[in-house]
Amino acid sequence: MTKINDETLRTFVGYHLKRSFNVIQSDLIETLRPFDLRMLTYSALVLIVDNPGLNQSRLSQIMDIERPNLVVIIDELEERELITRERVPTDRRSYALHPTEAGRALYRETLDAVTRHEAELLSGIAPEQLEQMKATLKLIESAKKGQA
Amino acid sequence: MTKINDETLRTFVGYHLKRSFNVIQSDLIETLRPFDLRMLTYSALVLIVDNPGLNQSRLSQIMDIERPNLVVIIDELEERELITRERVPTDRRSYALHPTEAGRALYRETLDAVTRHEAELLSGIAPEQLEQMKATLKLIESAKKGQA
DNA sequence: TAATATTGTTATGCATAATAACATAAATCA
DNA sequence: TGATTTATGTTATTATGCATAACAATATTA
Repeated sequence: MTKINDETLRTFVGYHLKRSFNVIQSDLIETLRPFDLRMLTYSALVLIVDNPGLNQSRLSQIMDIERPNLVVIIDELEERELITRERVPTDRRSYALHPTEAGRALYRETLDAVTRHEAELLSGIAPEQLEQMKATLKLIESAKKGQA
Repeated sequence: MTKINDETLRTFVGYHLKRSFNVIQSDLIETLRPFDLRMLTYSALVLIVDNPGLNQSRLSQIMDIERPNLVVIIDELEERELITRERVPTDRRSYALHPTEAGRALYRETLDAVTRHEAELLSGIAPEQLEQMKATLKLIESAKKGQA
């Protein structure tokens, strides 16, 4: 079984990012499965609990997805009565998103589970090394084109 | 315009990975567009040029995708005459994948373009910092469950 | 007031990814 | 050897993620 050479792709930061993200993503999907949440529904729930009252437009911005794609996510969370859409009197186009008590409870449960799973997955790596990496990743984030 | 709080998600390495990968991915998609390549067709082409003769099973393993999903990718590269599928006499189930001269030429062109684009995107970050990050990302990769 | 912009929505398409089922061929084993 | 199991490539199907166009209702602006 000859070993495959991926040294060319290894010169790219993006290749490393993709492969390592795959590992974390697989773990996260498994962690969220018992709660019947996907990555995006989970992210949305967390952001709504932490920012009660925000609207869909703002949420789609921070989540880096297009508004149309957020609609179905919000639909699902609302259907499951984890959040509510409330008309804003001062701007009747938009909805203020609020978590329900069930939403806050699920938030607490899942936050605990996700935190523990990621910590376990990365337990072999020094915390300072991870913090250093997060800082570098933030730099990459802010290298985004079309934003000063 | 109140700033949205994503501090909870910021505690997760996965969140940082996802967001920074999005930035690099957008850039890569734009870079590859003129060559009519997608990320997966590009990765496959590079790996075939660098590992001539490998079969689809091995390639799907290194690319971390399922064999069925590789089929259409190989179909496309073959259709465009960038690679060939050649029957292996010693194992008539599998195909040996080889680049054509056109495939090698496109490889050179795109490698140059992709390298320059990523370098430009990340030009504000110290090279040593990026190398350090790659090392950490490799550790995360090897933390994958179900592999000793 | 008229023109423009924003919010949420529907519809649609493309890309990525996972699974089941299958034909062909190879390897194993009894 | 022959029977069973395994590996390779394939088709079909499905779910998910992500982008764009078009639109109604409402706000903003000129």
